[in-house]
Amino acid sequence: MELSERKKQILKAVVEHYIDSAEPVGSKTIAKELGVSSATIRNEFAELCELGYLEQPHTSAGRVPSPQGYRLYVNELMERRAVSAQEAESIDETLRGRLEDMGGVLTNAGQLVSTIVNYPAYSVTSGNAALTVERFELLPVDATGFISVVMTSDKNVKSQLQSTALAFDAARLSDLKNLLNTHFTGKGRAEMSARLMSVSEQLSPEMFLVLSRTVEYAADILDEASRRDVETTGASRILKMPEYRDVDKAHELMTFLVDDKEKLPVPEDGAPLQILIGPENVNEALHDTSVVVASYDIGDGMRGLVGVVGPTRMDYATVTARLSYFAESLTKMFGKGLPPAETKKTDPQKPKELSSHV
Amino acid sequence: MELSERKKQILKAVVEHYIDSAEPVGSKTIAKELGVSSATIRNEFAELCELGYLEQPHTSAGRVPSPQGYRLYVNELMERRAVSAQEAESIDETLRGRLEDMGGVLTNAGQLVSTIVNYPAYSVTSGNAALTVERFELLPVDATGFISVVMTSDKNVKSQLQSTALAFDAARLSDLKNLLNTHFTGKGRAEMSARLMSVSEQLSPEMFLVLSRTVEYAADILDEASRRDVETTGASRILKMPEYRDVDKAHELMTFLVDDKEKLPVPEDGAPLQILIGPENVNEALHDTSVVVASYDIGDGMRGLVGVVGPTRMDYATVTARLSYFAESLTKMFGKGLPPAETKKTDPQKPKELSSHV
DNA sequence: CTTTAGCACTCCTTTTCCTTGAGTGCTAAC
DNA sequence: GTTAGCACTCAAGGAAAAGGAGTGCTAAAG
Repeated sequence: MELSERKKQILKAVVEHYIDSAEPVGSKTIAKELGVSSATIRNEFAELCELGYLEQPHTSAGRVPSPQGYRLYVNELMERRAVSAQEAESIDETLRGRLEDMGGVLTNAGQLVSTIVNYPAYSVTSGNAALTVERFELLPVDATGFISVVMTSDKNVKSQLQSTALAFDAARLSDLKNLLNTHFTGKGRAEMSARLMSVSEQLSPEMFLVLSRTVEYAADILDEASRRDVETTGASRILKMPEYRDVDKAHELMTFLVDDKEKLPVPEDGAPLQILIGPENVNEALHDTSVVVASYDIGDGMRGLVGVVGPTRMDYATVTARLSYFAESLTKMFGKGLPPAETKKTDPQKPKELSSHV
Repeated sequence: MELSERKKQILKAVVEHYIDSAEPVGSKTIAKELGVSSATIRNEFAELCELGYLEQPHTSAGRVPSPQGYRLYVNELMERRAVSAQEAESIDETLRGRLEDMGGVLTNAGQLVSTIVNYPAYSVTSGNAALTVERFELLPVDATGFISVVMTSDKNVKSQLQSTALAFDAARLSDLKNLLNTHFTGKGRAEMSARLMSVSEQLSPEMFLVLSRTVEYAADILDEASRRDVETTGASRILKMPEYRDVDKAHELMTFLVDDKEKLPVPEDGAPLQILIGPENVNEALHDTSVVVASYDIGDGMRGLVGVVGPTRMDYATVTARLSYFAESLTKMFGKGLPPAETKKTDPQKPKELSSHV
């Protein structure tokens, strides 16, 4: 059943008042706003309560939105404002500022978002499980040591110094390199291990040891890259929010954000923005918090995620606007040429368009 | 003036009771412990107050140690117990567990300590400002791209993919490599920049651009390594402590630990363990917290720091014991051979002995 | 001179009770 | 359907009282 236009207006007003006062909203307040009497509003309140959109902390208190109320608000009632010029400027500012400081914005995406929206935030770098080694390279250092360089299929290059018990002349090194490049490129972690077994017979034990060290190193790089990594920041911001004046509640959420961050929602579908309100969160511990999470495009078909965590009484309008803007900015950044003084991404992807909202 | 033996005993008892109850200690409690009457204790209390070792929240409340009281306790009274067998085992456990998971224990030292002592902790990786590039290596990839490999004087190797506007044949690459190795090795960041200017005339602008890219990359690596990096963890633990039941106080300390972590004490002298009690901290914001900080030896003459932050009513005995043990374990680990499957440190230093305490 | 028992006093904490006021639900009139 | 009116509810706040842990001081005992 569709709500009457007036009920919707009332619900919207209640939600918005509650969002910025954190106190139950009375009929008088709304009456003034809609230009009808408080008695009328009370009647409407009663019905909205029955329908499950509002709740009453106790008789003779004002009304508070229920999760269902928030949901309707977010879906239909909320004004989808874009970020204001100043907001955009300040976000761009943050983004630019950090871009120079620290190589990867990615690792700090959560931190940036947290300062932008003033709620705790998290970021997820969705690992690339399909990564393989594209090429091995070995550089002599001294009689027994060499540098192994590993270039992965996403054009990242890592290297380590490796010292061995064997004497390594140029010929041997070149043999080893050929072995590596013929057997261990273009393979996933599991297949590499398998191959390692199968070549073991053709080699002297010493040689095999060296080989396996290098392969293990490469495998570790792939592992590292495929690991989904969740980082949370700004958890302490909740202490300024009335719902967390209670230290125990605050502590509960904070330890969750630190210790169980892997349990934060990571939507699989490609929706650019997702909002989870209170009990909509699968995880019990998040039953009275809301999460807004956006995805952005890193290029190479990979995506990153940034999310915001807060009480159900979250300022959805501001958060969605700013978070969307942030995610779109990131996508654009990765679409065009990225970092100055760095050359990681080779072929700029065509920037995918992110539509603004849910 | 030296305190009488009995006064010391009393002070010790008061400190210890207060540490684990967080409530002012009355004369009766102590009387029972020392086998004298409460009146006697009260007389002693009064004197200890005058001398500045104890304080009274208000008339007719028990006594609480003053910072000066804690200081005496820490210096003379506290039992310097070593960690118990179980404690040692559990610390070793944590250390071993993490060692496999994540390459560097260093970056996680703070986190480990925090779980070990159950207070917020921080770790400082004291940057190596004297680091230089030992060797450059360039590997061809395709017509215009190559991999630049940088080996630093501490035998770490990093590399990146570099694409250029120029066509790079083997000869050119080798020229560039020689240029790099003759002019830019063994130099600090500043000198590298200077050199860059001086060689600019001998080169075509295109070539110079490529060269400078590589040098910049190397310089960034040195910068990164020289940066002092402070990380804090476990801040939320304070929420369980009675002194931080007040959300505002908690918030204040927590934001300090996150935003102003660089202001945490970083003792310069080589003391293996340092304790800073309340106002002994230079920073105002730490005036009613205590900090215990230990240093450990990374090898190559470099040292790392781990610290613990808590209320002045900190369990100094346990914290110092565990922290010392932890730091010594780290030192030992770096002294002997380090990580499995990794070969970063080449020449094992002779392990320096860390004496246990202040 | 030190220790201790005794006692009046202080002041924080807890509890109780009351008041206040915002907000409600219901009814009856418009 | 809307509104004014009214009795009712209930959390929040404050004053007053009770309770109690702990003190300081005095005077007597060791």
